[in-house]
Amino acid sequence: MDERTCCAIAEFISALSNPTRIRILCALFAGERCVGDIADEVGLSHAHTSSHLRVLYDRGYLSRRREGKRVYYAIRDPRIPEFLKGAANIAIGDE
Amino acid sequence: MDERTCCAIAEFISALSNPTRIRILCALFAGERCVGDIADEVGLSHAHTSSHLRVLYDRGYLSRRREGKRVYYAIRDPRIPEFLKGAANIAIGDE
DNA sequence: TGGTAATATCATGATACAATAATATTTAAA
DNA sequence: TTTAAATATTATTGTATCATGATATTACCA
Repeated sequence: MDERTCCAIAEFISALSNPTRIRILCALFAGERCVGDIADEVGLSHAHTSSHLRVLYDRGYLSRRREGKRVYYAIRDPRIPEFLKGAANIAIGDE
Repeated sequence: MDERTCCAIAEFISALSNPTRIRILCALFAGERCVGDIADEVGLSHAHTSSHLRVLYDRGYLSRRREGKRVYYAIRDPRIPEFLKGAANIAIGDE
């Protein structure tokens, strides 16, 4: 793996390296969801939820769709849930 | 996934979320290696290499073996290379 | 066109991390 | 028992990130 690839991996992984963002992603495993619902499920303020969603959206990992007042976010790459489940196996197995 | 699991994932992933550490891990894909060799391959100072190795060792992802003056590090969990390759596919695919 | 709900942005303070350089430790060999 | 090689630690500095609260935007409805 060359340096470019390693940097790309690090950029991808660091978007997922925050427990709050992981919880947000988990809330999206079943499909698209609006900001308020995500915030309620994860137990965060709407502002905080929105800013984490922005990180994931800006890096291209989420799609966004407006419907009236609400904005629905969804995971764009179906490999991300798999990836997180794989990470969970390794992370938990080590404990 | 509950909060504990999400935190465990984040802790695991954040150990790998640095391009330098990823390069160090790549240098270990083929097997154990001493600090100086890793530093030379990755192009880092020995001190810097050593401190990154320590992060990975302290979190349990590397093993360590002394042989004379040299210390050999190796990846403990064979799923880590697979995991990084999976991350590479997702990270590169999005570009 | 106000008012309100939903979302987004901005400013801030606190914390954590990476890189560098300097120093310390460990080991082997002269 | 000095010396040098290999590795490790520490202190420092700069930068990035997270969480919070306050404010701004957007869209709908009365």
